[in-house]
Amino acid sequence: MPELPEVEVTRRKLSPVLVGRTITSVETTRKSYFFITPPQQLKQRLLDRRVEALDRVGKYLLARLDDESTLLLHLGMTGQLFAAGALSPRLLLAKGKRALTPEVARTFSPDAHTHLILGFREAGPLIYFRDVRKFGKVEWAAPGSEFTRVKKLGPDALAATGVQLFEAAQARSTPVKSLLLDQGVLAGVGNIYADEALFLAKVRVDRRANRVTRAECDAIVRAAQKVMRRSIVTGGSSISDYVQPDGTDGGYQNERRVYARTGEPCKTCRTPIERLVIAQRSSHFCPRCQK
DNA sequence: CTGTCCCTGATT
DNA sequence: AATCAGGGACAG
Repeated sequence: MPELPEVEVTRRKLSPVLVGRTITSVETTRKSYFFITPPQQLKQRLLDRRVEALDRVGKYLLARLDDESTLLLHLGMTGQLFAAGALSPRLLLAKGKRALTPEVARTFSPDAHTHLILGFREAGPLIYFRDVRKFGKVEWAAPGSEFTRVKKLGPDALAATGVQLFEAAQARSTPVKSLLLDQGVLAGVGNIYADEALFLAKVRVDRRANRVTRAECDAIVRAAQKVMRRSIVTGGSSISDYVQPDGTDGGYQNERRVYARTGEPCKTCRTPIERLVIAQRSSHFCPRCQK
């Protein structure tokens, strides 16, 4: 699912085809809670706006527009952003949940799950936002006004420090895994990278946050940054629906050590990886390597 | 703080 | 036909 690395890969690949172009067409599906800003209003706000920059904060993408307003995009669980031509007569979904092959992506055509399509004045591909489960978000904010959901975020996980995690941990007796998933603590960490970071830091997912030492907090944040930086290089994790904007899979799913490896041998000690449900999320860990 | 809900496709 | 997966807002 899209977490910080996947959103960052998306940002990097989308920026060159989005920034500097002027929006001249906006197509949407019907009003739904996917559109925090209703489609009708969205069209009105976006039309004739030039995109000045594409930023990322946590798992949010923020497109800065030339009238100082901002378009927020969140990929939720199954969100996919594509940059592609609009030539294909039909959408060819590859088998199962594997999303789109590169050939298909280059000639992407919308299906019922494609909720937003942006067209531009300048030459180049269209932008497609597809999201099967509609846990993603599209929201527009007027110049000077901030997004409530963005304001609530803690430091971006790539810039955070062990001290910040340690301080947040003191007040909590919840499992450290829950703490890592809290976007108000470290923005951008999700289920995959929380498990991977805790494995590298050798801390069990169910350890109470206030029982995690200062040194371990340092190790956890360093580990999170290490796995996320590596994931960005490989194009992110294509475990459920995530694909890069050109339709190709990322590569980090092949490097994960614990996530969705229940019962498989630990890469370090061969002990079977175990699974626990914490905060309604599956959590994976090595019972021997992690204390 | 925990539980519920949104949604749809895959799995049981 | 019922259950599961899960990010995040919200209610309790």
